[in-house]
Parts: sequence; C-alpha cells; structure tokens
Amino acid sequence: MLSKRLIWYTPFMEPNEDPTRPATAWADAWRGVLFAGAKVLRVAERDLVEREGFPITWLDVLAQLYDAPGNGLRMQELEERSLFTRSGLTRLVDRIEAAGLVHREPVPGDRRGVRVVLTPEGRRRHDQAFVEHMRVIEREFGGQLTPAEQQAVADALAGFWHERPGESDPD
Amino acid sequence: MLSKRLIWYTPFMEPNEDPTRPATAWADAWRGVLFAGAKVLRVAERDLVEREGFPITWLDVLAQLYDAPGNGLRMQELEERSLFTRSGLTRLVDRIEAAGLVHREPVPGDRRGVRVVLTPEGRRRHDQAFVEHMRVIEREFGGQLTPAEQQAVADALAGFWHERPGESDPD
DNA sequence: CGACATTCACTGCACTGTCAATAGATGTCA
DNA sequence: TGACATCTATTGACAGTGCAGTGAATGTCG
Repeated sequence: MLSKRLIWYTPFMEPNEDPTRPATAWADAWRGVLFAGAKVLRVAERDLVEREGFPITWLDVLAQLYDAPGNGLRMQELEERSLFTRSGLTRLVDRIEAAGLVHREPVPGDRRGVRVVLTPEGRRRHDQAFVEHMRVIEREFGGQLTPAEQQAVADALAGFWHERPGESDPD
Repeated sequence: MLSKRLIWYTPFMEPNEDPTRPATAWADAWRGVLFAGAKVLRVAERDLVEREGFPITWLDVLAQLYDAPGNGLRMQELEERSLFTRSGLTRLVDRIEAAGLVHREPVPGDRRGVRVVLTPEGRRRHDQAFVEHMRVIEREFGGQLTPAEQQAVADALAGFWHERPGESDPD
C-alpha cells in the first residue's frame, strides 16, 4: 500500500573496496538516513491506513492545517509546506474533501484563491491519527536509539529543517 | 520531476506547547531524517535526470546488478533488494531494457525465471552515473555535517540497514 | 505417473502524482 | 478605460506504481 514507492535506492549494502563504492562516514550516515526513513515510514503508513483508513499524505495535509491559524490555508500555502505540486494538491484535497475532513471556502479579499479549512470531523480525525502516529514513530524510530543517539542525530541534522525549504537550491 | 513524490509529511515545524506536538529529542531526530532524506534526494534526483537522463529508480536497479555476481539477478532477487513490488519491477526493467542498459535472459535451471543482466552500456552508464551521484550526495549531505556528526549519525542509524530488510515486520 | 499446491514473472485495472494547458481574477500602465 | 502580464487553482493527458489475477513451470506426494 505504502512504502514500496517511498524509497528505493539501497545500493552498496556490503562493504567492499570498489572505487565506485565509497566506505566513508558520510556514506554510512546517508545510508542510515535512507533506510531509517524508509523502514519507519513503511510501518507507520501501514499502521495509519489500517487504523484510520487514510494514507500519510492526508495526515500531512491535516497536520499542516492543524498548525495553521484558524486551521486553514490557501492552496498555495499548502503547496509551499508540503512538497507537493499544486496540481497534485488539488487532487489530494479533492479526496480529503470528499471524505469530509476539509472543505474549501473562498478567500475574502481574492476571488482567485481557495482556502482549505479543517472541518470539525477533520480536526477530530487529525488529533486521533496524529497521536497514534507519533506513538508509532517513537516505537519504530526513537525506541531504536539511545537518548544520546537521538540527541546526536537531532543536532547533526537540524540544519536540514531549520533553514527554509528551497533555500540552497541553485536552480 | 522527482522529489515531490518522495516525501511529504513535514509536520510541526515550529516549536510549540501543543500536546499533540511532541518536542523531544527523538522527534527532532525523526524530523531531521525526513528532511535530510527529502532535500538531498530532491537535488540528487534532479541532477541525475539532467545529467544521465534517467531517474534514481534506474540507478538503484543498475547499482544492485552491479553489486551482484556476474552483474545479474533474477527478478525475485531484485525485488528483495529494492523495495519494489514484482509488478512494479517488471515494468521498471521493461523501461531500462528498452533503453539498452540491461537485458533479460533465461535462467539455466528454471524456465520460469528471468535473469536481468547489465549490458556493457548499462555498466558504463552505471559507473558514470554512480560516481557523479555520490559526489552530489557528498556535497549536499556529507558536506553539511562535520566529520564527528557524520560518524555520530552513521553509528546511531546503523541498525536500520545492518539488519536484513523485513526482519522486524510482524505482518 | 497424475493431481495438486507453489513459485515465477507478467498483465489488466485502478490510483496517485506530474507537466502543460486553461479559465478566471487581479495588477499595471499608457 | 482597455490592453496585457501575472497570479490562482483546476483540468486533461500521461507516467509510474500497487494489487489482484493469470499462465507457465516446478515441486510434492499419493
């Protein structure tokens, strides 16, 4: 259901002397990031689908709206926060709206815009899903690390999410 | 092209006191893993497509074959190593084969099976692509971390790729 | 040997997401 | 005001992937 499409790219699992197969600390760290993300996400997504009946993409949207003022965002704002394309978001929001968890409403000052807002049901489902989701992450990810390791990873990788998205994108 | 579909789920970027928004070391570490993977993969995939004309899924297959004895694997073995479903792999290999980078050949002892083998061209393209790909990973990922941080992340997350895939999958 | 289950890879269908094109609303400026 | 560029969100055509089902080959056991 989930996962399989999330990540691949699992090369050079066995150590060797091949010049195209670097065996450095950063390569191992990268491998760890890739595998940890893929494995935990796989479990978490399956759990979410079984428990709540919707995939992680939905939870992402619901969580973004939950964190927003008034539990609502314009499509454009949602796009910036979610790494989706606008067209992908349109259809994703279509589905979530059809399920009754969000609804679209006009933006007061701009008749081009659409504001996506959490419905009461959507907020309820978010709360329920998110708490359980974090429990799974804690078990599958946090539980595999010592407190010192958690802190070390958090500190080392903080730069990737503290800076605003698209900042170092030279394109 | 890439990326947008790779990862989403970027919740609770801003610290707060909400009970559904844990602010613990493991949560920050998880966020870091997610963001680092998504951001680096996004850059790497774009680079690969521009430079080599094929996506990371192809590189994954090429790299698996490269690492295999005789530069070849059965579909089943490829499936185990790549986190794809068999049907997805069938079509993926179709495309790579159409591009001339691999070819299918019968398995000697088993007429049900198909062995996917790197062509000389495929091997050449792999070498070229992989070296450059790792250069991008080093720049975008390794270069953001100090040597100590690289080692810390590598050590902390080693458990996720040292154990064999699907091991702790209770399903 | 013959019946049956299993394994292997492929195919039909449905779903998700992207890119390019589109329609409506807004801003700009002569 | 009117022409034109820009911005917002949606839609159409299409690529990629998973699930369920299929056919062929193999293994098992009476």
